Amino acid sequence: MDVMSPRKSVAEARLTRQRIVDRSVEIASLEGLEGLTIGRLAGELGMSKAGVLGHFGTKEHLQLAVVDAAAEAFAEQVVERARTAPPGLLRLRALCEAWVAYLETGAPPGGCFFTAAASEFDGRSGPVRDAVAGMASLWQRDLRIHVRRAVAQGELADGTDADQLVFDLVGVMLALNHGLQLQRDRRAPMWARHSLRRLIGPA
Amino acid sequence: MDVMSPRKSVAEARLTRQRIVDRSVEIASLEGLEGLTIGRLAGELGMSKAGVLGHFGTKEHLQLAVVDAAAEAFAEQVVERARTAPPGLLRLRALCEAWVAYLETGAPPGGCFFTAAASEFDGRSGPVRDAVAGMASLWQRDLRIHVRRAVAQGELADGTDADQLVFDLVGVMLALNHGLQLQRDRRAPMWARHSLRRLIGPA
DNA sequence: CCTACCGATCGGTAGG
DNA sequence: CCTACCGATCGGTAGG
Repeated sequence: MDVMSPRKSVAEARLTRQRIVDRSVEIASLEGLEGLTIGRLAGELGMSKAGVLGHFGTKEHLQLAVVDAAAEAFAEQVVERARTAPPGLLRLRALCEAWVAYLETGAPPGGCFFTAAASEFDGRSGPVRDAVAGMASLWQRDLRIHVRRAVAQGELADGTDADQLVFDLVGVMLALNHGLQLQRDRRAPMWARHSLRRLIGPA
Repeated sequence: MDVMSPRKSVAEARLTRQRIVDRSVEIASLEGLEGLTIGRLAGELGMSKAGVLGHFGTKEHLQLAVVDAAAEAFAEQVVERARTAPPGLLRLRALCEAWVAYLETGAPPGGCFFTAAASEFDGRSGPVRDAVAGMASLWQRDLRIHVRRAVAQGELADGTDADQLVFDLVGVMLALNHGLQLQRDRRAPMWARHSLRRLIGPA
């Protein structure tokens, strides 16, 4: 009946797949999406290489699955938590505060997966690069929408340049990730929150 | 006489070493310092792997030489160009403008080497990570000195938090690199200059 | 600086 | 899901 996994049900196979992807996000946040290797993954999970690869076909498909999983985790821990705040400035503030909290405590061990992946793949081409760039664009689009709405609702000054403000907000988060991961400076979240207050007011 | 290179003078050997390092910086800015391999390097330079490795001993020593070379290039294209500006606010502005110009046109094909290396190695340990983090610290220290001096000279407001301002300046540069390399958005330098004007006044 | 080579590991496949 | 295997490439060494 079950050609690919004679002793495992479909549900079990799905769980195994999830285990692989979860561990992959952690490894990739520390060593990069290229540093993630099938052999290492198999060793850490007590599986054979073929067993790992069987769920994805190729390494590139595994990488794409990892990007998807990281996006899902990000949506859960950032976007979802800000969901109850009303659209506009309040939602924008909630999103940014959730973002800071995520980088501070909720992100994988090597820091924000997307920050790392963006830097790793920005000089390449192909589906993985496109997926990473697409996620970044979606996220910035979300921010921009709430900036524009905040302006329309009179919560931000009339002349506010939405692209400019999103650029500044992204800079705060990149600097925060940099401060935490490379410099290991615990003051970084404080600076980030201060910058956010200056840009969009109190959280 | 010359055990290591029977047909090359010391000067020629040094030139070969420089060729290797220069090409390595380009490759590393695109593919990362781990993606840089001895075999590929040898192929592109028309040398044998042993010929390449002979100049450095190990890959890690090659990576450290690449970090040094990138720091030198950065010093030439950013720090050196701002040298004539008087210490304090004017020097700070000159440094930041040179930095933007460097990211815009002078950086290696894959963007700022240090931004990429910082992200690649922030989750690891060892001499390469330490070298990268050390360079970032030196550079931020340089910025901080001129911020403090600007405050002392009355060019920046008295209550200015130097660490906070340096954090914001770093954020602008990270966002600029991100905008240029991942999003390939040519408006990024404009946004960066606008942010700088808000932080430290006209360049 | 080269050739020739080492063991280890890479991504991936065949076959069950 | 496994074992067994493929060719290619990895960093590095011996010897000249």
